[in-house]
Parts: sequence; C-alpha cells; structure tokens
Amino acid sequence: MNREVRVRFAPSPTGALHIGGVRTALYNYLFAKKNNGKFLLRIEDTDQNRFVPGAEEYIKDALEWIGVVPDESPWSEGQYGPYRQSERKPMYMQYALDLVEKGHAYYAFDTAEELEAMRERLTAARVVSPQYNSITRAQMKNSLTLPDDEVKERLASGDPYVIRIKIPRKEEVRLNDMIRGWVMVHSSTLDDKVLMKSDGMPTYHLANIVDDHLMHITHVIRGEEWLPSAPLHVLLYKYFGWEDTMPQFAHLPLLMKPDGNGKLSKRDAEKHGFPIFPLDWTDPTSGEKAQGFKESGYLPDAFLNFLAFLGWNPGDHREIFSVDELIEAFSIDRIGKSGTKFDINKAKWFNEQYLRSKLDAELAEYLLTDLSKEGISISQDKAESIVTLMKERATFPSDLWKEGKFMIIAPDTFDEGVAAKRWNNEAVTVLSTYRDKLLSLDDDLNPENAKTLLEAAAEENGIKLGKVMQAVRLAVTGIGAGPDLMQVFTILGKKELSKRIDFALDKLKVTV
RNA sequence: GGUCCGUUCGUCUAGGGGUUAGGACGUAUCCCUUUCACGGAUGAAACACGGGUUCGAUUCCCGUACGGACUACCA
Repeated sequence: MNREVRVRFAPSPTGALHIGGVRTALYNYLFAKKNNGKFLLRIEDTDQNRFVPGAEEYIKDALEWIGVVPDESPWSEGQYGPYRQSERKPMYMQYALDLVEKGHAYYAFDTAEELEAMRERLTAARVVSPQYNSITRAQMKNSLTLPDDEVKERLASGDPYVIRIKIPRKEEVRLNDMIRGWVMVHSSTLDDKVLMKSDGMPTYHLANIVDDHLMHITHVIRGEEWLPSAPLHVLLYKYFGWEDTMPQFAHLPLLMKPDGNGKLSKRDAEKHGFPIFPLDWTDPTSGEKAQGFKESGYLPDAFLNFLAFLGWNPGDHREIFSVDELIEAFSIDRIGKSGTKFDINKAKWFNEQYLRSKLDAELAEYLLTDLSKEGISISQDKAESIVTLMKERATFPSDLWKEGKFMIIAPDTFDEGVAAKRWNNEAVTVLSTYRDKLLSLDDDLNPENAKTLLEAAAEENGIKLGKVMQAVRLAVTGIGAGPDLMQVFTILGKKELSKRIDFALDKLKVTV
C-alpha cells in the first residue's frame, strides 16, 4: 500500500485560533511537506450553537501569516470537497444508517430530562461513571428496547431522536499511536456516544471518521485531548469496514501554563502579559480584545521557529531553522510525549535572532512606518543608519523607534540619576569647547573627526575624556545608555549636535 | 471518582544499562566596551520516590506519588 500522504488540520470556528492549534497545524504542515504529501484544512462547524462570526477568516489569516497554507481548504477546494462540515451535512446520515443496519448503532429517543434522571439515578446508586452504555441502554428509550412498531411510528411521526453507537460489552480496543505506542482500552469503559444529533448534524466523532475516510486522510495528527476518544474512532473504522485504510494516529502533547499546572489558556496570557493568539482578536459578542503575536512585534518566521520547538526537536543542537529546514528535519518520532510549558522568553530570544539577521533596509521599513504614525518623516538613509545602530539591542521592530527615539527627536529632559552623578563643571567646559569646534568645522561630521574634536576639546582643558563621556552622552541623548556616541553624532550632524549641546548647557546649568 | 497519557537543571530538551548526564532560554560572575546592549568566557542548576531485573540502573519492569487530558445531542 503506497498512498499519498494526506493530513488535515480540523479546527472548529468557535473563536480565535489558539497557539496550540497553530502548532498542530504547523506539525501537520511539516509532516505533509516532508513526505511530499498534502496538507488540508477542514472546518469542523457541526455545532451551530457555537459558531462565532469571523473565526473562520481568523483561522485563514493566522495560517497565512506564518505561511502554513493548506493545499486544500474551503478557499481552494481539492477534489474531496466541500471542506466545511456544515456543507457536507447531507452526506453523514447514510453512514449512520449503515451502522444501524449493521447493528452497530441504534436510534435513541431519550429526552434531556430522561438522560439527566438516568445520571442522577446512577450517581445515587454509586455507579462510578454514570453513562449511556451497554448496561444502562437497556433501561432507556431506544430502538433496542422499544418494540419495532413503536420505533417505526416515532420515526415516521418526526419524534426527535439521535443515533448512538452500540459499544460492545467486552472488547479490547487497541491503537498504535505514532507518539505513544500501543494504547489499550476496554470497551466497557466506553459509552454509547451520539453519532447523529437530533438536529440532523453529525457529532465530531462520526463526522471526522467519515470525512477523513472520504478525504483519504493517511495520518491524524491532533492534540492529546483526543486520545481518550481515539478508541471510539478505531471502533468506527472497524464497523464501517475501513480498517485497511484507517489513518495512523499521532497525539501531540499539550501546551501548558508557564506557571503552576494546567492547559495554557487565555487567562494566562492576560496574567503574564504575553500573547496567546497569533493575531489580534476581538470577541464579537463580549467585545473583549486580545493581542496577537503579530501585533506584538513577533516576526512570522521567528514565531514559526519557536512554535516548532514546542514539543519537537531535531536531535542535535541547532535551533534556528527556516521553514524549509524544518520540513527537512521534521519527523514525528522526535516529538516528545510530555506536556510543554509555554516560555515567552524563548519566543523573545527567537525574535531577536531573526531580527538581527534581517537586512537594515527591511527593518528600516518598520521604523519608517512607526514614524509616519507619529507624523515624522526621515530619509531612508537615516532610517537605515539608525537600524544599524539599534538592531543589536532590539527585541521587536517597534524597539527601533522606542529605543532609538533620541536620534530623531532632541531630548527635552535629562535622566536625573545620571545628571546628579556625572554632570559637573568639567563636562560643561569640555562641551562648550566641543560646541565651538563643531561650529568651525568645515567638513561634515563623521565618527573619526567627531572623536578627534572631542578628544581635543578635553585635552585643551586638561581634562580626561573618560571622566566626562557620560555627561556628554547625557547632554546629547538625555539618557545614560545607548550605542556608540560617535556614530550617534554622525547621524545627528554637527548642526543638530551643537544645538543639543547648547540646550543641555542651558538646561542643566542650574543643577550644577 | 473512573479511563487514558505523562514525569531529566527554574523552562524547552538531548541521551540511554557502565557518560565528568550534553545543549538552549533564563540566571550569576568575569572579559570586551570610558555607557548600555551585542559578543565571548566561566559558574550555579536536573534523572519524582520505592521496589525489583542486573555485576551495574537515570535508562528495562512493577508499584506509589505528583501532574495532565477526557468523562455533553462541544469540538
């Protein structure tokens, strides 16, 4: 059997795509590309009550942002469409009926109240897990207990019903997970899950098996939260007679909270002030806003690299991987088994690495964009010069503007701590002399002559330059830290520089 | 509660019957730098516990503890 590898990412459009979902999508994508297969996206919208407007577009946009674009999806259908389960609705009933005919499923007419009463009864009787199963179904209203006539009558009269799978009483169900190895579950612990809901929609369990089969899915790579229901899925493949083409399963470890215990959630993001969604998201009902990785300044390739390493590693010590390199290196057997705590510091580190590898011209675009929002415009050359000086110390592109502001706007205040410690008469003397020298300089300023002049200004007054350097920096930039001063002076130019010195001399005089 | 899954430095992890248990993030110290950052160097820091199996177990097996997921006419 030599089937083309086909994998799917199957989110439900119930809100913003969570980072764990993005990782699942990424692993599916990497696996597909590694094996020259296809990566498809299927929207699992069988629950009409949970539909959230905009969620589907969000999924699409998020995947596009990191370049994990499906080969087949609702927006670029392949030959096994539709790719939205709501649009596949007419296809499912026949499969459910097939199971009823084969005796592996049955009609159930119990109302919500009756189900609740059953659970209460069992709980009162101290039954460990109250569920609709091979024992309890005998007491319920279904096509196994009701006379045939009544069943026919109820169906004919439009009585609401569901179709449930008939889980065998005693059977060992086993599956060979690609990550976890053999997992065995006894059917007596499984319940008769609903396959078709009373609204005529299939449940996830039925829909995903039918669709995966029809779409020729070869591998199901999904989160660990699905592991408990995987045996049910195996049973369904068996009852449909699709065992020989049953996909291989790989259940991914979960993404956990950075502190404490539990699955990573939106609350953690709020608590720690880091994003959990790839893109900005505003909840359409509550109006709640959540910031995305993109809008927080994470570069898509850095984000993707970071994500890939949440639960997977190449087995050597390399960490910086392009998408192509990830595809080349990826394999499911190098995915870990245990839950992964989310560490935003690592994400920042990846972002810094990618930021520094970017061309100055590209980074200058970010700076220019930020500046235009402030109503400031500077030349491309100047922007690139600033980027050159700032990119080694930036985590996000927005830091270019935030941290490099002093090269664009003259300071109007001065760091008080630095002033108190470093500002003195010697600094004033050197700075005045330097200002005069700048004014009589014919050439444009460059790092060399800026330095020569400053050294001369210090020497003429018998002052060691090192003693006043911090004061000089303070006078020109307003702060006590930053990139090489002579480079900064060059970007400023002699006119601006002398203007700033004058301003500082005037403003700081009183504090001496 | 039940079922299933898991457990190597604070975090992500490599490793695998005999290793000085390796790397990365973070952290500490030092160097570079008349600043800060970058960079470089160095350090602290881990096999959950108890039984087996074995000449030898962090590695294999079984328990225990702890953690997690699931336990809907949600996915």
